Amino acid sequence: MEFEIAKQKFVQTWGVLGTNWGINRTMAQIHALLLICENPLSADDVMQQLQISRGNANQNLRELIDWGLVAKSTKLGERKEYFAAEKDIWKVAKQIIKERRKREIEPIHKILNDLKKIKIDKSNTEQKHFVNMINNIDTVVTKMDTSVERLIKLDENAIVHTLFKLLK
Amino acid sequence: MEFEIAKQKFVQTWGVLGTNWGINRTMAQIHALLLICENPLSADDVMQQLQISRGNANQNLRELIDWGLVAKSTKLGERKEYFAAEKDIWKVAKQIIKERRKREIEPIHKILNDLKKIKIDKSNTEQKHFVNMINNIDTVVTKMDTSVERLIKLDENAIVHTLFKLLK
DNA sequence: CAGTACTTTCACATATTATTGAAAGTATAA
DNA sequence: TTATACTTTCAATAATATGTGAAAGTACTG
Repeated sequence: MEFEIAKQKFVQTWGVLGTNWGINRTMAQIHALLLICENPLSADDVMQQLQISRGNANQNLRELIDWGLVAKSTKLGERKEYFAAEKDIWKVAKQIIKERRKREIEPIHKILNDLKKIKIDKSNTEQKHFVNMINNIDTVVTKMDTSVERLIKLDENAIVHTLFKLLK
Repeated sequence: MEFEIAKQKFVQTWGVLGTNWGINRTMAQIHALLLICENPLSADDVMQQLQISRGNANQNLRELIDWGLVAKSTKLGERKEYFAAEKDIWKVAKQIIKERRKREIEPIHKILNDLKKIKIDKSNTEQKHFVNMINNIDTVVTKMDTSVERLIKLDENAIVHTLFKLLK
């Protein structure tokens, strides 16, 4: 496979992956592009390489910064801003999980807790089942959340981190 | 909070959650509805409760069956089909993870492995970086995947399972 | 076999989300 | 202060995803 084709395929694939997981295709593609570029790119570089408009590039670059996946930089003597992705994939994965947790898991917890407060009629089976279900869901969500938290803290364990570095 | 409102809110919330994670809103809503209904519902019940068309109900119910989250049943003497969701939330979570893994992680692995095969020009920094990146991503994806696999196998560990049951 | 009671399909309609591009905004330099 | 070199915004538009409903399909029943 030729290099340019491989690059294209990677960007494409990352875009589809994003789409499947509720992340805007362009945002995922820009992320992919910045991952495989060693040096920071300007907005124009991104526009040109992905054939997208200035507005689109700008919005999605800022979104990526918001997610903590991309950082701005400047070149001495130039006004233009350059963008580079965090290249440590383990950090990237942790960051994505952290953000999704913040954006989605936490609100779910809040809502489930509100729903738990409903005053039920204990003689009503349907209502008893509902409360039971909400409690079960909350328990499982909490448990999964804890497990994921443990997972993303893994590399803070020095030994595992070292092992992981060796595997790279 | 009144029961019917709580029910509505739960179905709504589940729908939004689904949307955020790339799952069709109606599919998530039907799933929510079936979770909180102790007894199986017919397609007509679902249509009526969620105010959706027959085609939509049918398609999403089948999609849920495909995901292994819902099962068909029949009532003696009736032709109609009834639908019930798996109620053990731990099983539900495992099933969702299993399906997404099958549908998305596995294809990603395959593509990353194809991309690894690219013949690079070792004097080209950009190309070396690309291959490096692909390898890193594959390593992290594999590691996360293994961790998640371990996570969903947790309840197959008798002790943890028992503890979990006690917590319910 | 025809009638009934359903389920499934799919071309088309609608809703949702993403993208564009031109105008407005901002900061530096001369 | 004006020109320049950018970045940001957002209303209009395009693309995509989802939902509808009528017609076709299936399968039981008498």
